[in-house]
Amino acid sequence: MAESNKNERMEKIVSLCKRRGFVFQSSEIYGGLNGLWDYGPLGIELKRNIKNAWWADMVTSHNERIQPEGAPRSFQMTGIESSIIMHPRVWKTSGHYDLFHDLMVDCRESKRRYRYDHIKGAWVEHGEQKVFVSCITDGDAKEEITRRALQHFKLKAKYADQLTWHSEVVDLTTVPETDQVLAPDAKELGTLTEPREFNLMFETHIGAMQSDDSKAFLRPETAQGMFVNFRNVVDSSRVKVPFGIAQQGKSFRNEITPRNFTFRTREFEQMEMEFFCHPSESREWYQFWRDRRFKWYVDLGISEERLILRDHEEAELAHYSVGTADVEYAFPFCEEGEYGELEGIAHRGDFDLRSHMEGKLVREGNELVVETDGDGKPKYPGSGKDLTYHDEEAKERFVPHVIEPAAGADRTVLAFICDAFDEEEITNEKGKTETRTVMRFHPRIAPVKVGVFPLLKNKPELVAKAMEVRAMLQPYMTVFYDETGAIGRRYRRQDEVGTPFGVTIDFDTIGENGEENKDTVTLRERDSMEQRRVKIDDLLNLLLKEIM
RNA sequence: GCGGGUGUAGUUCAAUGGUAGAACGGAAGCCUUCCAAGCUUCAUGUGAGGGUUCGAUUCCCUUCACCCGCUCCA
Repeated sequence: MAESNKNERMEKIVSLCKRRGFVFQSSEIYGGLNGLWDYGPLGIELKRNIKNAWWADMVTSHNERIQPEGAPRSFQMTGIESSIIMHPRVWKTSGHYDLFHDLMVDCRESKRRYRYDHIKGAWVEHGEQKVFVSCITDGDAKEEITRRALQHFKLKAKYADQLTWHSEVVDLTTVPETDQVLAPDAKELGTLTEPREFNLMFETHIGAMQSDDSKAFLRPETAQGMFVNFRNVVDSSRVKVPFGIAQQGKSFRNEITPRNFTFRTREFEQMEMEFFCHPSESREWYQFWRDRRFKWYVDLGISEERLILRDHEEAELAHYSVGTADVEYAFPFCEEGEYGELEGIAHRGDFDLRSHMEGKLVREGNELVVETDGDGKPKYPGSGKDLTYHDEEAKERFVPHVIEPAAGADRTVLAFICDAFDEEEITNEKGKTETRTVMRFHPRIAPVKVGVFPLLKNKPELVAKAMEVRAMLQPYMTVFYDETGAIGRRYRRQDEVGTPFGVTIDFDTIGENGEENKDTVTLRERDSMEQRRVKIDDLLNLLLKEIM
């Protein structure tokens, strides 16, 4: 039951998005394209409002002289926009090239797919047969292999000592032929395919002639644009550490399984910020951004009971990270108690700047060291440029540490859409219950701020006055003018797209019922459906206060 | 990428081997003094390609997309 309700709600949301012009399938008239979506007229307004709210919060409305609550000190904020195609070495040095090129093997029997380097196993012999028994457990591999080997040789558990082990637990990558391999979920031997390459980065070529030398990648994240421009920003904009560089823009990942509407897509927009600070203050800054980013969603009206701030377990942390927290939302397509990630706030240490100086880094014990090839040279050398920061007051030179809040813009849009969607049971005058669909967007992100309606369209005085009001408001906000259908119908239309306010011009407005209410209008509020009379002269200020 | 399911109007759904319907929505008009009112008129569809057939939206094949489960998810 919960299952069908869960899907039903998501289906209604998807249907509304299509019907009212929030989200369309990409290239729909040609049958659509997997994992790609377009924003419609209302969708783009919503998305732009959300992006603008983020940009304002991060960059334009930041005051570098004021120390925000919870911040170790005051700080500066800047923005950039870097290119989508960057030097291919950026991705080798950053680790994405290796990370996003996975070798995968399929099991013909279990129909499962595994990362080639995730499968472990051991050569085990019994009778005349020697088999590579594999598994993908996180726990005790030896125990799991013993269990599966016993099963394979049809032995009872007490005869474990009859197994002859010919190797320690090793990676499947050490096994040249797979015909004597017992796949992790198979009963037969030799069911694994040859390893095949999966490339999560979109490839393209620079220049009209294609060759291996011309190969380039569409960025899988915007973050590297900030790291490689760190020096430029420091040199050009008089910023001092601590400061942040923000960027919004498209990224591309060739996901194996795009799923869940616009939640996981192959082309997506990110809102990322790299905050550079002194290593000694980095933990405090991490806490600050972690809490501040969570609050941003709440301030924009997302329901707090569906939003969580989840700290990663140590084992879950990326190899360079000292701490990471996710802002996650309980989407309708999530199982009970599960959430979808909107944003990750990561303490990245000096990993990124050091990588771009020295070369691709790997963890060795507790140290990050430059990964080397067979000859002891860096596998992927860095730029060799000095990306340290010199603090003139403290007379100190250091590699800044980085705090990175990285949000998915499209996921955030989807979360706000899902959160705003509401079906309200109301009883009309005839005592009949009907359903009112309302998108309860926060006024600041609502695609349309106000609807302007003449009560009747066949009364020229009403229409003329309504056009006046519209013209007055339009320079300051998105206004939707509508004169067709009964007034109630027009209200409901706007409810469904989340317009927070409706303004109706009636006979009082044009002075037909005396001077007292002349030049006043009805202001109708979306959520409560309450109406009050306000002076046209007060309207703009009143609305601006609500939508800013 | 595997398995299962689904593709009919903008949306939600009917129907059919022989001219594809409804409701809601949309447009136009009349009417209408504040919460999807009424009346009249109109527009719009079988995901794509191929096959079988006199004739295919229906049967078959391929493909594409969406949903569910696996897998994947820096």
